[in-house]
Amino acid sequence: MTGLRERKKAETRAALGWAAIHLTAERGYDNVRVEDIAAAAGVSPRTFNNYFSSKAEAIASRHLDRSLRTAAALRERPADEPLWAALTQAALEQFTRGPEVEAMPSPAHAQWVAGVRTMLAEPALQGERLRAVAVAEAELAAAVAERTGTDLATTMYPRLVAAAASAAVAVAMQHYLDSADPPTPIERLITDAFTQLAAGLPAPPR
Amino acid sequence: MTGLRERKKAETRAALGWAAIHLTAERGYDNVRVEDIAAAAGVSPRTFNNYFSSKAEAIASRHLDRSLRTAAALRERPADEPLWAALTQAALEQFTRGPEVEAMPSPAHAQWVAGVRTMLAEPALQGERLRAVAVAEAELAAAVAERTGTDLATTMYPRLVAAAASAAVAVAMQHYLDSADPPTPIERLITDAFTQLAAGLPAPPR
DNA sequence: CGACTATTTGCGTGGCACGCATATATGCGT
DNA sequence: ACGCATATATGCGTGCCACGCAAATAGTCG
Repeated sequence: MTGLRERKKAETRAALGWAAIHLTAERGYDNVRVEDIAAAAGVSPRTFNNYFSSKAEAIASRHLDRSLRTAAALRERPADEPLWAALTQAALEQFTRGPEVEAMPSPAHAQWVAGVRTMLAEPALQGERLRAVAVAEAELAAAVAERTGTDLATTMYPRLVAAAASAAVAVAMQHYLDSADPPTPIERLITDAFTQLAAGLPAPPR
Repeated sequence: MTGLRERKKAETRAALGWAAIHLTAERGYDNVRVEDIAAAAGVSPRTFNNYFSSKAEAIASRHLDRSLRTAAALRERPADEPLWAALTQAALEQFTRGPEVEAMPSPAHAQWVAGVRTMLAEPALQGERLRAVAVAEAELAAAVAERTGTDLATTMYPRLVAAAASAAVAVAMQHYLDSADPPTPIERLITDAFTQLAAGLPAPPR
């Protein structure tokens, strides 16, 4: 099944995605040309658009992949685990850092974080990132429907759960990025967000 | 306060936004040039980009305005109304149809709905629409923070509520558009979604 | 090995976003 | 009512981007 062709395609896609992100974090969104990304991935400029239909999409691609993995992770959770517990765990699993980042020396890492922050602030990218989340949300909704035995077509329930879960993760990430020192661990924020959601978001004590 | 300048600006912006949506629903996204939109609004092509930084942004502009109105509506609700009731009402208020649509003759209206459906399916627009929702969500979070006396900077609560509310509306709209005949009234779907959210989205009976 | 299909590449085209300089419209103090 | 200061509209030029098409190249399978 996994012939040479398929593997090469996946590799090219990954290389393009990573190059896009890396260069953008380094130089800023509009100091990176499609040409540069293609060159960094060792491929012709024209080929870039065989994989992604825009620069923004390429940059968001890893975000998409990661988000999709949440749905897959939910399907892996034991069937007798309560829904919200399973969702929380599935979400948490996606926040282990990849090897490219893990291998960075410390000063480079600081610059990297700063670059990513700037990148996330770019309006042209936000839309694409949100679109990726939306796509993944659909997958997640399907997984929730399976797990709970509800009907995706006639009931809002699975979509509501998926949307709420995505929202929880998004809010936790935003909170994590905004509140600088000392950062509350992202795991705690996510757990927290899910707990509040499952409790119906009651007004907190004042 | 509301000088001639300000009013003209608002009018031009509205005209451009409406023209963009109208033409796109009619002919499809990439059969509409920026030039056409500008012409329909009686303004030079270059001026278009003084108001919107992309074609997609122009088309999403009304969506943005509407979403922003939800936050404003929440601020108008009586202070002693429970949070979720107030949110539900604020959301419902945004779903009264505008005069341009209301005045349409029936056959035109059917085509209009079809056009809007196609428009919403356009990938290039989805991102921009989602971005608009995100912007409005920030406003909504601020309003929630005010109303509940929670701190936007240190607590996730207001953002969680805002995100969940946006998600509820989005899911309701999607459900409304997907399930064709006979459509459940959107008001009922929205109310329903909010109720489930406020109850903590418990697994439904099977 | 040899035909078959998928993928890559180069080239050309149409369109878009925006910087900059200039013209025009509005606001405001006198 | 007038004219200066400021905001907005417009025209033009530039660089980049997405993509259609056709030729070349590389994997796949009998």
